[in-house]
Amino acid sequence: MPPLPKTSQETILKVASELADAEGLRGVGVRAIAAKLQISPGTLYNVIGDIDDIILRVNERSLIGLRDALRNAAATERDPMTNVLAAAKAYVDFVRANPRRWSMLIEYTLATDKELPPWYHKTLDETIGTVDQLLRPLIAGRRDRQRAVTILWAALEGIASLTATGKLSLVSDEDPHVLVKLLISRFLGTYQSEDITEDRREAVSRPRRKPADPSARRGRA
Amino acid sequence: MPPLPKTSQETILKVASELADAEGLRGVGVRAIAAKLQISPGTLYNVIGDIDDIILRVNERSLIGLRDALRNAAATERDPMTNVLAAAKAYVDFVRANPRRWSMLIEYTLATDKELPPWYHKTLDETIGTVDQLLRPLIAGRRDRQRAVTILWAALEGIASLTATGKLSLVSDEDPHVLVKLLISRFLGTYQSEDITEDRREAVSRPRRKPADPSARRGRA
DNA sequence: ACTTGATATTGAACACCGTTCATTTTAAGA
DNA sequence: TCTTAAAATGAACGGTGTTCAATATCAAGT
Repeated sequence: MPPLPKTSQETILKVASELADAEGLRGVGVRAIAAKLQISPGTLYNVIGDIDDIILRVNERSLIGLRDALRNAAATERDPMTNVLAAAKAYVDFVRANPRRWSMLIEYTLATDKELPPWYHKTLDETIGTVDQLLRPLIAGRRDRQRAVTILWAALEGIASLTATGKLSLVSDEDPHVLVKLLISRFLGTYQSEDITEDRREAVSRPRRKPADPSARRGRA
Repeated sequence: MPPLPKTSQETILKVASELADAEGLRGVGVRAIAAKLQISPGTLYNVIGDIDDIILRVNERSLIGLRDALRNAAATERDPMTNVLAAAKAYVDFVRANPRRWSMLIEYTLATDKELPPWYHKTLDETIGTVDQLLRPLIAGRRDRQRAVTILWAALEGIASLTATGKLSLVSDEDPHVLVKLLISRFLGTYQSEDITEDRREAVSRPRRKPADPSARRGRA
């Protein structure tokens, strides 16, 4: 196949990704992309859209990359905990491999009036859904599991953020792999064991309840 | 006392904070600050410095605010776990009370070539040092505790980030208080119990060691 | 009170940014 | 070759952070 035309979404997003890898969010600008491609700034607006669209699409690709990394890591049918730990390792590896692109995903927030497009939501749900599936054998209760997913997702983002931006060295220079493993083994290790917290008790005492906000589980129907 | 002069670090940072609260990182610009104060943009450069300095100083104040909130929450001498939970609640409350200003702290990263000034490091260390003190009664080993501090700090930042930016609703609409409590009780609840990790074994085998970094325990001496 | 000198403040100017859109170029069909 | 629709352009606009010669302000010395 011939090399992609200079003016295509594919090419533009590729260049934008390279810029993000090299210089972070600050380096991704319409003029920089256009210059690197030797096209006019205006063309970007014909082909994709404004800078928000471009960055969001790059971020979506990062999300897809992470999603696939998580799936691959946990593909084999070992025991649940091993799977989760493998996925966590893959998460850390992925962030390590793409520090600036990942921190762009974390740093970038839309203007207060705009909001994230549906296709971004969809990919985000798929990625988080992967985590949910990993936890399913470990935590049966839907609500409990959703809480665990949220906490782990947030904690991994936090560790990744500190790592990627270099701020972790301010806190400690621990290996992220060690931290994540510690987090998971401690946080997840106590499920299905002795003590039951208030929240869990609540979940157990009410076996059936109506589903929560239906819009919140798009990916699974 | 007379109202602060229009041109003083205090006034400028106050206005910058207001802008941050109202419009987030995007709203904090030299021209916006100067206009609101009815002074010239150039004056900001005489009084404080460039926009990086201004934002970093606002962020430092956010850090100080959090530090004090944590200290106040854990001031009384209850049992360690209660203290930690109280501090965690204070953390969530603080972020809830200043969502945009806190997300500015998370979102803002310096250009790749620049790095954070010493005075910022100092305040950050003090704030994280507060967490370290809270964990001291629970985790004796210096290294184990440092890891726990890092993990909790990162996890709280992650949860706060999701909450403040509104991205949490994409994951789940749980109350951050519940999530944080769950995280802490699970992660911290298993210390000084049955299983001892490799790292902990290492710490136990060396019963006496010299006191940690003295600069880290300023508040309590 | 007047002058002097230092200090504080200004705002025009510069280089850059994202964005628009009338104009030009390109390419395909008849 | 002529026509026409689509694609690409780049000058122009309003915005940004930043600089710096010019100006204004003010305190001290005489």
